[in-house]
Amino acid sequence: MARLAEVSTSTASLVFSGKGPVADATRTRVLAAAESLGYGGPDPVAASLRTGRSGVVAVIFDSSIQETLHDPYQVLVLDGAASVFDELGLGMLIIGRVRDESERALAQLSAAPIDAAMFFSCGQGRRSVVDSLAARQIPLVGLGAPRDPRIVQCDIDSRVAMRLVAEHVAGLGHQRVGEVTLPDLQAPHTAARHAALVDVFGSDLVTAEATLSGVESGEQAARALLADPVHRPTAILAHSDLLAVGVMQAAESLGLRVPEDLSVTGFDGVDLPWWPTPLTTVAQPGSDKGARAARLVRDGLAGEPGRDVVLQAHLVVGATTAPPAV
Amino acid sequence: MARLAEVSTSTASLVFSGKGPVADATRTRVLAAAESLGYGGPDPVAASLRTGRSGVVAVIFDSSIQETLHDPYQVLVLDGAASVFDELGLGMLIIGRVRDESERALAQLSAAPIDAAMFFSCGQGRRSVVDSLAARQIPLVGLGAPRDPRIVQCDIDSRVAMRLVAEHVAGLGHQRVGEVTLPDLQAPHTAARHAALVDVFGSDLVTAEATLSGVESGEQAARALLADPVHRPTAILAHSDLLAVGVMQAAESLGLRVPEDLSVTGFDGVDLPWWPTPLTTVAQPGSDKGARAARLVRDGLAGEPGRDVVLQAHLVVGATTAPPAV
DNA sequence: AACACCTATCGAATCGTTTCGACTAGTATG
DNA sequence: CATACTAGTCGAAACGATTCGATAGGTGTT
Repeated sequence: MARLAEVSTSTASLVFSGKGPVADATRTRVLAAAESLGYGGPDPVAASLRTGRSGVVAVIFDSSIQETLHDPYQVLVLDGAASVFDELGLGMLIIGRVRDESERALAQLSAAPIDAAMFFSCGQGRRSVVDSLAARQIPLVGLGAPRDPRIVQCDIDSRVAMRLVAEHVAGLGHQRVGEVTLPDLQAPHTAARHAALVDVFGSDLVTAEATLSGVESGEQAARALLADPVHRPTAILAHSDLLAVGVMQAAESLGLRVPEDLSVTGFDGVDLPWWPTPLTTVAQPGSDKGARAARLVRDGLAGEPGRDVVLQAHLVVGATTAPPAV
Repeated sequence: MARLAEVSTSTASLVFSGKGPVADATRTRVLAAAESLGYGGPDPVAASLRTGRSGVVAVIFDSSIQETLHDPYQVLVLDGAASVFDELGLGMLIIGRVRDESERALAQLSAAPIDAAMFFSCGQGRRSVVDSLAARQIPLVGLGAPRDPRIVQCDIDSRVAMRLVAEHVAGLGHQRVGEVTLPDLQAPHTAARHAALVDVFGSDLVTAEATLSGVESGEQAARALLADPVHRPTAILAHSDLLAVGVMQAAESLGLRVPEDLSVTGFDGVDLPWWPTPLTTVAQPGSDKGARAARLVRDGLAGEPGRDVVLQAHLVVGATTAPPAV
């Protein structure tokens, strides 16, 4: 108690929190004492214990930082959330690799001083993580996953969104189409996007699952789809813009022109300043999604129930789709 | 005290921490009681108060998440750090926009339950942030900035590294060269890289400062350098790979071929799977840098002094540099 | 002059752990 | 059989704040 120097701890607390009425003379005296004692303000941990709030929100990734944040879309969403958390004075505690090393991640999660948790980039994942968090009685918000009654969600309707681009491609006359999905077919958004394609193309759809979410993985998956020159699809719909770039690279290396020989579409609508061709894609409001999710956290913290939020996505027609060659 | 149900709090603590000797029967009983009471393990905040450790490290950015993590190099470094923190069971609390909204960021920093802080992507920044952190007597680690006696650093020698590529370009015969720097000429690494170029090219160097760290900013800065067809530089050295891509885009839009009409170099040595041409650049060990910095944090936490770490960078010659046209 | 009211300050309880030292039974050792 | 040791359990003292209610003066009203 650095504060015994001058006055009671209660008064010192009042000085630092700026709550109660304090005489100017006293305030000055306390501040001076703190200064001379090298006291740097109230201990946040002790304050948290008393107030029951730590000002920290867990942000949970299924995989590594590298894998997750390689994608500009994820960075955009995270930034949207960060802006709001910033305003609210909440910090973001990054918890990664929840899928892999679940023991460690689980232990870390239970030991983390948090007021709420946001499932940032997750699949259905391990039930135990959700259970452990739910046991703490804190607000839980997800960006579409994992699906759980205890988690409030903020997401687009992936099935409807994917349908937009699927119908655009179908409308151009494509019938044999390929699909490059993100890793984890079980993940709700992947499953929904896949379902939309099945809705539109039925059994003419060929699916390849990317091993990771990067450009290279998209290229690799596309090669598999394009390997057989005879049954080659005339269009490939990727589950993300990054994967779509990979698809276009695969096409190029096989001597296929986009869109003349192969139509390619993405998903997310992110800015790709280094890519020359405007991509046909489905734009979803990334920054807004993060921000809205963060506000759901705020509401949860305020004790308000909070209903799921469904955002709108829209089709962006670029220069990577065209009618199939005859 | 959910634990009054069965035994003393001390014994319950022993059960959950797994430290002291506990009879199997007792353990079972305590666990059962916890289960039935919906008790999800010890409160992390209270535990932190007692032990003096929160298991959280602040990771500080000067600017926004979006601005910082747009660059794959930063993501790589962050991932390197995250892997080590993960192993150590430490969480990362992201604190952004320290430069802009310093009031808010400062308040947030003082109220954050942290055991150490890492200046992740910072310039010299505001003194008050460092002071406030230093007052808490916690280990402070930086990735080259801000320079301060209280901060242990882990970085390459930017001046030496930039000199590698500068000498490569000079060796090819270039004399009129341009430079595209990262934002903030005051930042130590920017200043050092600039100094290296002055060392090599003297007053033949023309400098343009990018407004942000993205591709577009590189393009914009390069346009300024290439505007005058008469005194046009024959080579442009960018302070990051992303900026270099922007420079190449500017060149292309002006009808200049790389490397025939213009040599371009980058800095960082990051993987650009979407870019067709291998870039001449200086590769620095990004992941390792993050990891080593995280280990410095660990050492600091263990009470060991910790000396600055200097990593090595090396020249990577790609296909974007050639002798100047005559 | 009695009363109410507001300002400034303080005491004490509380938040939920961890940890140290003490205590009790058993069990092994001499 | 006395002594020493071990395993298992518990009580109580921190950790460092916030906050409620009490108290003591000072000021204003009637």
